Amino acid sequence: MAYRETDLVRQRKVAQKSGLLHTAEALVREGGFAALTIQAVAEGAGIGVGTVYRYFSGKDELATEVFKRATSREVSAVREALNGGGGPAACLATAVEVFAVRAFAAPKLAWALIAEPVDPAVDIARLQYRKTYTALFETVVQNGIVSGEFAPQSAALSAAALVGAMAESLLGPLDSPVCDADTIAALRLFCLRAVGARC
Amino acid sequence: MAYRETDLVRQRKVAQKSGLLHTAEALVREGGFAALTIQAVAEGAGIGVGTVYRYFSGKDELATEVFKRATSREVSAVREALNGGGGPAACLATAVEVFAVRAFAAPKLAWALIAEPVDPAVDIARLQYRKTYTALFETVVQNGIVSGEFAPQSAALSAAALVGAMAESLLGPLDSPVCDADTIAALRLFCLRAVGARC
DNA sequence: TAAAGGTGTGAATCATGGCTCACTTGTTTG
DNA sequence: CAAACAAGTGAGCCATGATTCACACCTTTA
Repeated sequence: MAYRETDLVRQRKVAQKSGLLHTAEALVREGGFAALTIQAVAEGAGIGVGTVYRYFSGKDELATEVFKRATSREVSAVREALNGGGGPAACLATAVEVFAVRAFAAPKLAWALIAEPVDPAVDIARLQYRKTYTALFETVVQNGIVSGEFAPQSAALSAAALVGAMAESLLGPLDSPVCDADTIAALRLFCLRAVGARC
Repeated sequence: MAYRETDLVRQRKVAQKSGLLHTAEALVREGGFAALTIQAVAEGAGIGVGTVYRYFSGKDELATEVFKRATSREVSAVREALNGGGGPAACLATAVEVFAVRAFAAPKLAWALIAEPVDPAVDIARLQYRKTYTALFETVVQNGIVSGEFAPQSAALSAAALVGAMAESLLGPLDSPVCDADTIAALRLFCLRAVGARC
């Protein structure tokens, strides 16, 4: 017997994988998932193409992981806003604000996560992430209905519609990299009216 | 001199091109734009691959034309609803209904037009078509604001948000090919509340 | 019918980008 | 150090599907 993986090696591997994900996300942040090629990741990380395959089974896995990482950060931020203090209306307003501000802060990434044409594997992850968002909003809408702050409605459908409204209405404004306060305010009002929040 | 295109030939060419578009749309209706290959179109029309290129400069042109044709039918239907009798609220309600019912009638096509990952060329057309939809809704929202039937708001943003809400909230339900009346009713109410229509 | 000017054809070519694999280069331990 | 075992490498392979093109076959007119 002569070789066994040590902690040092293990750490190095973790760091390498993490670095690859970082490089990959930078590419997506810059040019969307279209810019995410194994070649580019390898070059960006200063390693050979084959090495990438030591850490990811294939492009799908890499792309999906990048998507999930970036997405879960966004979801967490929105979740935090929705669970923050105040009633359903206040929470919803804050969540919309957080979603929009973060999107404006990284417009290309937001576009990549929301609307860019991507591989089916990533699209499946996107479906999942939309479901997650919808579930978050569904809870708030439900709370609002119960408390009487919101109108009676199908919480599930309204939640999906809110997610769609937020995404679609930002796609245009995201083209100009300026964080547009008016747009955000208008979107907040739209969402609040949509759930029948007491003015 | 010995040859000049006659009407007969011209007619034949028009018919051939129209037939190719028909075949192509059938493929999209069946399996989305992913199923739209030059090979498949040629086979479906019973002609050679090369012949397709006598009628379209390339795949992009063919795909874009299929998209535009299908889309303009949908837009027309919605436009008609929006220009129908009644006040802004009634028009908006009808338009939402028309959009949703038509989507449920051809779910795969609706998905292809709304959300399927497609070639950039088609995506550009999609952007245009979303703008067109948004413009249609913007007019109604504006009318409603002026007439006092709707709340004061940014008509442009609300219109985009409405389009997003309609698209996103249907994507899930479209999976099951049943025209779901409850879903449509809930969506109608959501949209009316969103623009602040008088209950 | 001959000449002119199409249209139809599909095997072959190209372009793209993921992926492999025979090999080199570490790393660990006795 | 030598043996044992991974990790690193990147030129070339491969799959997919669009596109071409040299040639055969129609249509029209003088």
